[in-house]
Amino acid sequence: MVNLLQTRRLQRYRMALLRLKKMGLQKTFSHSLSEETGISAVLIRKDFSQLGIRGRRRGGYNIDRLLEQLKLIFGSEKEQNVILVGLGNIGSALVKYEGYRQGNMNLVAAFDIDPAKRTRRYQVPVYSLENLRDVTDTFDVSVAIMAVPEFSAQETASYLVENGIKGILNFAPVLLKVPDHVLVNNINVMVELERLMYHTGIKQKA
Amino acid sequence: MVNLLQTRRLQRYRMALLRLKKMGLQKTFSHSLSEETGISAVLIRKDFSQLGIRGRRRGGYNIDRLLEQLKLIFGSEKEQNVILVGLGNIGSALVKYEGYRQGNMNLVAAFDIDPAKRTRRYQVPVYSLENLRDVTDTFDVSVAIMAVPEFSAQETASYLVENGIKGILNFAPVLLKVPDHVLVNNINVMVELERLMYHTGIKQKA
DNA sequence: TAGATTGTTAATCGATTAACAATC
DNA sequence: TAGATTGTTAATCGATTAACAATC
Repeated sequence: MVNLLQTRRLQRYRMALLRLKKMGLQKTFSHSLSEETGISAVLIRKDFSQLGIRGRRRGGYNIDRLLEQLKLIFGSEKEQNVILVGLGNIGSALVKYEGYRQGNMNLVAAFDIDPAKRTRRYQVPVYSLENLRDVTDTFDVSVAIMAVPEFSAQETASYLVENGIKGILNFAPVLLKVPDHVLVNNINVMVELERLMYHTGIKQKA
Repeated sequence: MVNLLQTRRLQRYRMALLRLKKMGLQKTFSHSLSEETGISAVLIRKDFSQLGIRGRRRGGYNIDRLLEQLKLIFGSEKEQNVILVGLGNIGSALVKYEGYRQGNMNLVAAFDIDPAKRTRRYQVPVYSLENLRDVTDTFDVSVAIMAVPEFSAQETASYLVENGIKGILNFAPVLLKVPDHVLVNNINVMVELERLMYHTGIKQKA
């Protein structure tokens, strides 16, 4: 019912709504949200309509109601557990990151092949990958953040999938091969920078 | 001529091609690349055709030639300079990151408002934001990585734009308001995780 | 030659927008 | 009431795919 493009938009709406709420507003209009998000007002109304969120013909949309509906859709009543694999530069930063709770998520464990990493004190326990199944079973984990080096990315991903992981947030600069039922979201700083450079360059020429 | 969707695909092709090359291959076929990238073979042929990259009717595409063409398109003959703003968890990880050179980029400086950060030794010089203009002028920087806290993100972004930045890779969980000529790419771990959870959940139900 | 593969044109599909009716 | 705004249906637009011709 809600596809990938739409999901992204809904997340954008929510960000904007949270901001408006923080500013003390209680209601908003499709054109205001359009201003905030860069998404057209018609599309916003259509999205809301399709999700069964109704506004008032003259009075716009109630921000709290919108946020509640979005919360329902993203189903975050129950805290979701996540694991992190790989404690290099990025992995370490992500362990220290404090925002999981706020997103109703919980980073329950980290994994690294280097035993030295496992003796150091982090915010969460650090295990060997041998213990993966225990952790995923105990905490009902289906999503993993993967911040391992390029050369071991595919192998690690396959191992994660074998052990029940269905979603991977992949920081390694590798196109992972995974079965159809597994979803991979790639985060690649170089690729993002390159695209920024390309498109800002285009505009200079135009 | 090359839009945002297509740019992403081209970057994907390149990743796949680099991998095939590393495996010792010299040529490839649209259906092989399709397998690697998840993009349909027809679309791959159409993309290549549109970019003026020709294959051989029977013999497929030459990997090196493809990579050269892609290199031309992304215009990385000349090293591109980048700056980083904000040396928190993520910022510090990005300073330590070693991949810029490989992508023909150069991280020339970092910025932080905290003077303590500026005395510590990093891989690049760390300045106060007051020195931004000097740096962007000296190194001809038009793209910045922004890893500052949420509360100062908009202010920082505006300041960057005032000082000539045209592309921002934004790690703060904020929808930035920037002029039309500026491009923002957002990286938000929470949002990515949430989407993974949503879509993997969908599939469980289906 | 037959078969495999590219490259292109037409068809389809899906997403977005335009137009406008409903109504507060 | 008039005006603003939502919500929906039809139109448009763009991206992807299907079909097939070209050719190695």
